[in-house]
Amino acid sequence: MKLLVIEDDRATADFIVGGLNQRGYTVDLATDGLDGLLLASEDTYDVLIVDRMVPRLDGLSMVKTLRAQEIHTPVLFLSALGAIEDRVQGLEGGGDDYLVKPFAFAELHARVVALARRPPIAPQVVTVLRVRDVELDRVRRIVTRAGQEIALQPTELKILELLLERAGTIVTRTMLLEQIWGFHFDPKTSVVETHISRLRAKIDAGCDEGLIRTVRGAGYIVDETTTG
Amino acid sequence: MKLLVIEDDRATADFIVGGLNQRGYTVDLATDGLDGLLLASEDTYDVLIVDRMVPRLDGLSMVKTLRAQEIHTPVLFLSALGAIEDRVQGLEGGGDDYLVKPFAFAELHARVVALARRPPIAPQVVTVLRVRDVELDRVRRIVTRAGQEIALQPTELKILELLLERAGTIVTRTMLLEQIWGFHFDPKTSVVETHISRLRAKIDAGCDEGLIRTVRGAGYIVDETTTG
DNA sequence: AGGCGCCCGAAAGGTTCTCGAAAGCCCCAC
DNA sequence: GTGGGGCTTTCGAGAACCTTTCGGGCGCCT
Repeated sequence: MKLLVIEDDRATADFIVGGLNQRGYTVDLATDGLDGLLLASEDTYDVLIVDRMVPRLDGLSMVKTLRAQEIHTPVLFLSALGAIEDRVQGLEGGGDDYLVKPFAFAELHARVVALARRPPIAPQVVTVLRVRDVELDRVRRIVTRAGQEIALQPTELKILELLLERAGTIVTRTMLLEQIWGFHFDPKTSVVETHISRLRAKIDAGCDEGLIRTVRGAGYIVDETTTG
Repeated sequence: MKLLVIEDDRATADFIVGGLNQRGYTVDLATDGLDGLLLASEDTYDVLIVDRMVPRLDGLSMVKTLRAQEIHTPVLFLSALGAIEDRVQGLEGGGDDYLVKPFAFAELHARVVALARRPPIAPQVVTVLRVRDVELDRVRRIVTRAGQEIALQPTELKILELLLERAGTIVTRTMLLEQIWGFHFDPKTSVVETHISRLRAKIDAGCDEGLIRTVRGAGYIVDETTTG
């Protein structure tokens, strides 16, 4: 699950992004409306969390522009304005929910979850991913292979999660850079390979067959059945 | 679809009941908390719309009483209070959503629809939490491990309570800050770590295995079974 | 009122963990 | 055989976390 937060106030942004990170989401942050618009235009986010009042381009206009581009990512508006007019306007503008500052994180999270599981894409919340003899518990953040627990670092776990979600299909290096690191460009380094390497070392230890197969020039894939 | 509105202000009640009637709902109205409680106790409603401030029995207490009767009809709280504490309390009290007055009817309607299709969750009230060899008596405020009583500070006990309630799932630092301290921002200090440290020192004294596992970048977790 | 002790949170210092850059090797494709 | 992409390891910086200490605030007892 990938989210975009558009918020200029540092403290609020830290609070939101920190809390969501702790919950395991990949979160991008934009500190003004234009940056936010550019990022959201990629159409790769599950939910946008948008402050109504941000520099350069206000949140409502941003979302309107986005809708004009046929991008219908659900939006959760944030605002210090409690007046009714603002709330209605926000919703009419194509937004999907509204939260008035200050708010409890639990409340924000509940709204985000509600928004995220709406059509067109209905990403069913699966708590345990199972492929071959590998299990990944998304809630407890624990990975086992053949019943044996394997300790993974946060980044490694995210990579594995993505690979298992897309098991049977190729996950490109670009997808990894976007989903895991939030890079929208090629950093020209071997970050991806580094982590894939470490992940393999841990997950394949004591196994005959590697879990992650490299597809030259494309990316990586986890086959659903063993080739053996 | 059958709804119950508990609202003492005549104008607001008319507004809500009228609007819902027009949309084809069957709507009952109670003008104070006691009446509302009696009606809701029948357990025949799909959603309750409850004003926080009503005569005879306030909305929050009413819902708590209802929950104690094992009635888990979803609740939409209404309140003129925009203060965050009120919102949080409302949600913790078993309510399912919150709307601040004044509001647009469309907004209320959307929330009601959302609540109505939510599968009923029945969180039963547990007075003694038991995980592995640890017991926490919520009423007597006593903790034992392996039958041995352990003296804890109030704050430490609250933390443990939260961890045990959510045993098997991660409790994030943000959750702790909100639930224990009521912080809705990141205090950027090590309060959490400090208390976790003190709690561990007491609860793990003389034990082979630590009770509380830290999940880097996320928070803490109490596993339901020992990994040994 | 005054003294005492407990509890909490701030602060400081130490430790462990994590990540990404860099460098060199390997291996596949041509 | 050669070039380029992929793999692996190492290492340093920084983050995250742990622990202890200290002082203020509060309640309780005298």
